[in-house]
Amino acid sequence: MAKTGDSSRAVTAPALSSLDFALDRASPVPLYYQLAQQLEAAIEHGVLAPGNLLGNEIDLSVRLGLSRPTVRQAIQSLVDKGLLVRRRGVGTQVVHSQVKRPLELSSLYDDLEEAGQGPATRVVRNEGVAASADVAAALGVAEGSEVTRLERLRSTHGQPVAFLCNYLPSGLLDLGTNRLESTGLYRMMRSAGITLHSARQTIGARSATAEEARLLDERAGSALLTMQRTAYDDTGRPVEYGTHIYRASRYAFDFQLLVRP
Amino acid sequence: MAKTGDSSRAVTAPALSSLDFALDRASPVPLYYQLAQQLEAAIEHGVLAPGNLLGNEIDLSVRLGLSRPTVRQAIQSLVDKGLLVRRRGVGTQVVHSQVKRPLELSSLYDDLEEAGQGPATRVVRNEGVAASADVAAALGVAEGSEVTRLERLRSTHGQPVAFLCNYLPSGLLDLGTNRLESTGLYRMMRSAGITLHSARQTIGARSATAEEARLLDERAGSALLTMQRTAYDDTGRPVEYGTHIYRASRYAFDFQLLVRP
DNA sequence: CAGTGGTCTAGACCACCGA
DNA sequence: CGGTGGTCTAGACCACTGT
Repeated sequence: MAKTGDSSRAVTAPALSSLDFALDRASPVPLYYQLAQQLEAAIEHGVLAPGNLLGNEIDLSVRLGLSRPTVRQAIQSLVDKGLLVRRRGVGTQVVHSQVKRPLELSSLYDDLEEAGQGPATRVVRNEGVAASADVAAALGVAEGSEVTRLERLRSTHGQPVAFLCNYLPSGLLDLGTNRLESTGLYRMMRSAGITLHSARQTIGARSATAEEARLLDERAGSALLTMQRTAYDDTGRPVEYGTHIYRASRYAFDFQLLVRP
Repeated sequence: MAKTGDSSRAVTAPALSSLDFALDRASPVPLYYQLAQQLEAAIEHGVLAPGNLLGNEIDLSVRLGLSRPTVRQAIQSLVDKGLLVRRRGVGTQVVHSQVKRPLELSSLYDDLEEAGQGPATRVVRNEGVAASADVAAALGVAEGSEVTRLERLRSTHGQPVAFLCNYLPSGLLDLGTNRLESTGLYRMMRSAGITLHSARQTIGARSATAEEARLLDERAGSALLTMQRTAYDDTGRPVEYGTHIYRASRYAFDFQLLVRP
């Protein structure tokens, strides 16, 4: 049955009172997080439909046997994710969303997480080099000091898609070529205890040079997507600088932006 | 051995004790927000240098005459912005960052906020049309229903930079062509009470057609950056769908990603 | 007006880190 | 071990929304 037909005034009260949330106080998982996950699941599965009101926080906290701040913390995390909207004097309701699925970032994941997953990646170069001026500036090291250069060619379905050139601080990671081809840079960093936190990206386009065209099996002069990125860990230290080129005919960046002013 | 965070040996205690934060309880601005702004300013001006510890939350709250949760809320907002890092058992320190300046998004702002600011924008078309299938899907309206189509040509220094084609739900905004050329779409939405919340973007590239080349004063076949975006307000309602093309020789997307897993 | 979220307080116990 | 942030509680008052 489905639906609140009127998109304007969907002030519907949910069947939330009948929803049973299973909170385990013995679990090491924080209560607010358990609640947030179960709320998110309810939204995901349509138990809470777009526009549904959540019911006030006081009642909710009483019903769940939690304090109001704890309930608020759970709700706030979903508001931050863009799944819920709060309005003073009105209530908290599920967002009117077409796109609740791809709420997570990002082309950072596209590239780092998927690296070596589905697509095949061939390591072309993996060596120590002296940092050039731009690399040194991006990684915050002295010009001429040693950094690791990594060049990879990524393909899907037997067709080249991108050429990735990355620079990493020397000694940051143990970059086994075999693992790189099967595991991906991102996972290797994560398992080395490096938590990625932010990245600065520039995305542009240009025509392929003859050499680039040869590498990527394109015609010279065809359009390429270019991306430069510096990635930082959770302490703000640069951990990776990369210059990537993509065949525009086979690749595009697709991501979600959250605006929080 | 990959050793992490040796460069963060700066366990220095800051001159924070001497920092005087001016909190105005009579102000309508929340206390946690006042504190966050002043902390951010201190980081910005280098009073708190990267790596500096902030001092524990309890002391801070006592010194400021605030409760700990309030102080935590202020700190958390800066952690979310990527300016601070918390570590259990260690403390809160200023991030080791090269890039604390451009922490905000995004190409959404690039385009919507700056529209009509520095660069000149000429409105080529501003009319109601019947929604095609892709537009209808993006805006969540019925195919064939009326939407507003807006075509603009943006230039800087007398040179065209981008051609922007946008679709908006009919009646959402009063789109005066004059205001559009001087004020920008984003500001017009904001002053109409629409709060942008998120956007889904696809960025790609391709070669310019003859027509596009003529519009943008490029040669046919030169590389173009393309962007499609659907923007949503804070209730999750689609408020704008756009197809933009940019001269790759004069424009690139530049933005910061925050990873929050 | 009554009801909502927004903010704030003053405590508490726990988990983790470094010495 | 002591100190830190992480979590949680049980209240309180205010600002805003709708009727």
